[in-house]
Amino acid sequence: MPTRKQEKVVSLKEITVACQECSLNEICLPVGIDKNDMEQLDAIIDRKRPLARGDHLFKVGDRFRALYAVRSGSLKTFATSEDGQEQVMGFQLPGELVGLDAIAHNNHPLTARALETTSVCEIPFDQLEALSTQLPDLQRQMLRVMSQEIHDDEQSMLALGQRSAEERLAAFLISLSNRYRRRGFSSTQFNLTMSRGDIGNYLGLALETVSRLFTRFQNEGLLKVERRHIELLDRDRLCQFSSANCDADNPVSRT
Amino acid sequence: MPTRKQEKVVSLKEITVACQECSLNEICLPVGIDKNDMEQLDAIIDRKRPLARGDHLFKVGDRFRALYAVRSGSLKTFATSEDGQEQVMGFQLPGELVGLDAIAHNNHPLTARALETTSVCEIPFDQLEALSTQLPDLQRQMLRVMSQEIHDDEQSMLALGQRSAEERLAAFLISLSNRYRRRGFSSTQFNLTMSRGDIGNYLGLALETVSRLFTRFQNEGLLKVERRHIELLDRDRLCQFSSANCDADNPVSRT
DNA sequence: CGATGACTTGACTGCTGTCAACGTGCGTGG
DNA sequence: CCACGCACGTTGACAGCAGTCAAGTCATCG
Repeated sequence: MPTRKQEKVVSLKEITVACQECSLNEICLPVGIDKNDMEQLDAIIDRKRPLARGDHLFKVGDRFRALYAVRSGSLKTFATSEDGQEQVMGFQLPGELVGLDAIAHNNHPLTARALETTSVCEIPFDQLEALSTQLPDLQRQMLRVMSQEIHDDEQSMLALGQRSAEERLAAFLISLSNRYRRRGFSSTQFNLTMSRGDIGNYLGLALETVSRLFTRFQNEGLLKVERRHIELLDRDRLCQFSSANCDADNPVSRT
Repeated sequence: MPTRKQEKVVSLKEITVACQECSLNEICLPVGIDKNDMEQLDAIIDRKRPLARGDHLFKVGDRFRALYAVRSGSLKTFATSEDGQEQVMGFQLPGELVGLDAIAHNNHPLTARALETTSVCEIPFDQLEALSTQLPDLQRQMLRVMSQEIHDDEQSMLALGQRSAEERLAAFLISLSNRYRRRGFSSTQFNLTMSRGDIGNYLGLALETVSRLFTRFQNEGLLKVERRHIELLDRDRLCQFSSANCDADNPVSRT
């Protein structure tokens, strides 16, 4: 570490990047908002100290106060059934918003937990709402983001409802690949920040099934996997396996 | 504009009910909007001639122009895979909005088809957006509705991901029951407007499985089923079967 | 009255879950 | 530095839930 920290608040100031300079501002909430307006949005955003792996951003039942945008790292969101079982509902990468499902009832139906060291931008919802009435572009973007979330959830439902285990895992990997690419990372090599259990849980599969599929995909030359490091060797064939429209998941082209 | 269309479509005028007088205005888009504002909302809404069973409200790929609120009847929304297979994503009852997933990309990712004679209110989206900037309550309600949709989709994902066939069907029936009750219909007797195939498709089950489960539920005294007519005899036990928090689906209590 | 579509029921199969044992990497502490 | 424990991951054996295929029943409609 470069040890720039001079005092305590200053160090926080340094890792703080305003929306205007944030590399994610083209895929995050500020999409479609002009520079001046972005300053106003920036002003209501609170950058918190990073979460450590395993920390909770919020828990089921917590009062809803703010939305969160992932700045770096990753999260998983999950519901907990009465017997303590988790159901993973999604994984959030940088630029993605968390907590949208809490607006309706003013409390969080899911828990969000950091999968690794993760920093987020906190966006107080009442201020966001107030600002939206003044900035039509912001209002529009909010609706877009929520619509996209609905669309993504529908894609997940589709996968869970009528795809085989192999199709689900292939689609999951392609989706991750697309999301990493969009963020400027490699689309063919990346590290999974979630466990096999989390993946299986999310995809509605037993973790053993996920493990077996990774082995099989590797034997078939589709990818190379070593613990959590993934290298996609034959992305096209993997795409076919997923029997999903692989480009549809990836609206980057619309920019 | 107080100009109710005077000539032209007299028959339509008769079936037209303004939001202010609509029995659904407490569960539909106008929730939380005061009388004056409701008039403005009402003014942009277009009431179309009813759809016949099997008619499409919109199809996959159609340009997104408007949201729709079901006024009477019911719809199903579904995606179509390249080989022509349907995947049912949901069923819409009176008071529910359709098309929210289309905002992000300006075209409809799903097809919506009437399951019976169905009338809808068409809400042109650009006008709705413009109006929302003037009516904070409307903006808030839009966000609430979309958040609720996200939440509902998450519940569906949960069911598809880790529930048995029996749990899924039980949860589906309870959900229908709750939704009918909220609309002032009986929560213990109703007609299914969708086929066994649709139900199975929606729940990620073969239609034969759905059929067998109906038979089994009936043999166990949980319900009485005759073709599409359902009578729930032991709602509590059905609730337990569904291993879902049956009240959570039913936010009617919040009113 | 036959055709059609929706639904039911039965027989069989197979995908995937469960249970269980084992391997592997990593951090901790002696 | 090594031993150990622990979490995570892999692999195998087996079973069962639900899918598929197929035949048969029922209601509706032309």
